[in-house]
Amino acid sequence: MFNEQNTIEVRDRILSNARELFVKNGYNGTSIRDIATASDTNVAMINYYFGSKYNLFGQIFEEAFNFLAEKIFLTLTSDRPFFELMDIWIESYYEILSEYPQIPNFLLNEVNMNPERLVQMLKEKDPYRIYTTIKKRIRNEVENGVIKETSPDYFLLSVLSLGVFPFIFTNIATAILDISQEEYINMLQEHKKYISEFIKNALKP
Amino acid sequence: MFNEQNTIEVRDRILSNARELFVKNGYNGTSIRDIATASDTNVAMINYYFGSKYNLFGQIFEEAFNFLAEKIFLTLTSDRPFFELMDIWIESYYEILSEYPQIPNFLLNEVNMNPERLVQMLKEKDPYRIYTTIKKRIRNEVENGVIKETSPDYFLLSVLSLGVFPFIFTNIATAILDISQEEYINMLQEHKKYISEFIKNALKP
DNA sequence: GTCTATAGCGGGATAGAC
DNA sequence: GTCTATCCCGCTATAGAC
Repeated sequence: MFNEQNTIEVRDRILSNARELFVKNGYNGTSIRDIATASDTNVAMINYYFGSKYNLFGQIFEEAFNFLAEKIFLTLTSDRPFFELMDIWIESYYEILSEYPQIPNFLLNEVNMNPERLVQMLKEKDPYRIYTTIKKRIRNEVENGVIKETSPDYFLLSVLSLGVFPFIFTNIATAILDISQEEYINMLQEHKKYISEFIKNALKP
Repeated sequence: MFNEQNTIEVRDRILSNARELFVKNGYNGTSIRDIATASDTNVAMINYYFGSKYNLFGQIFEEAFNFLAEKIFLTLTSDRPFFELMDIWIESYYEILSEYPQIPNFLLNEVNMNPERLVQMLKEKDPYRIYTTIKKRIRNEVENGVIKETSPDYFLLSVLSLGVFPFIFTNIATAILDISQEEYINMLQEHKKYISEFIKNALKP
């Protein structure tokens, strides 16, 4: 009772420091000792609150995934005009990923390690409904002459590529161009407009 | 003298098994014990020939990087017609990455772990010369009216995105679509043609 | 609810016999 | 050159004192 406030505080402190470390160094690159030290507590507490390192990670992973997925899923099923929808889609990536540029690498890394976890989480979110919705939408737009004949699957993969890859590429790009991460993210603000145009031109009937 | 043949054989056996394991499981996911077992030898031999796990990994990383970079660099500086050059560029990714779909993830993972290594390797290859060449080429094509006004940097990043991301996405895509890796790679053969068209349409004056 | 102390495992590296 | 045996380290997890 008296301790409750403090208890929650410790748990949250672990959670937020673990998030930071996992995102920065990945699962294998982060030890629970690191997390304990950063949270100003000890290994036993982490296992007390979360059962295991794997479990703690699971919570943070899910959080990151939902954060990215939610907005995208919402956008893709809205009934705005098609090209506007494309813009908002791209815009969404930049809004989210500009603030958390580590997310794609984080997700990709850990999905490669443990694909089953993602499948499980996707199943819960029923992404097939959304997938079907946007595919139908594309087919409609083709029929109405808004965009040229195109394969929905390949089109979706292309937009995903253009929207996400620049962020995955951050570390390499900043190393090659010898610029700071901030400068690169700023550059991407312009790139965003570029790919919106790029996609529109590619699809104009 | 008598052993030389055999010596080289052991060394090569370690190298090729290590490559396979590193590519499949990453640096942290691979122990020198795993490598020793797979190579039908022992840990002491690995340290005898390569000094350390880190050193062994370094050799393999450099090999993978050169393999991918060589062909791309060659393509980008050839004097073929522009759209043909784009096709060959995309084609190159698919040729190489269809056979070794793990390379992008492998590179990205390890670049995130140790950016300095990549910078060092890039410096040795003088990519700025190639970067300058292709940028000049794009500007020329714009002037000659072959393609519409476009930013070379953003254009290069877009083509890179379209060419590489589908391979990075392999594990997630196969998990979501519930198909085998082979089926997905086959799908990408069609996607390749799609993005060639996509790029051409986006750049048509 | 908190923390110390330690068990138990798997990692990389190496000394030294052959 | 080869291999066994072993060192030493850092990790996760947990038992048990407070």
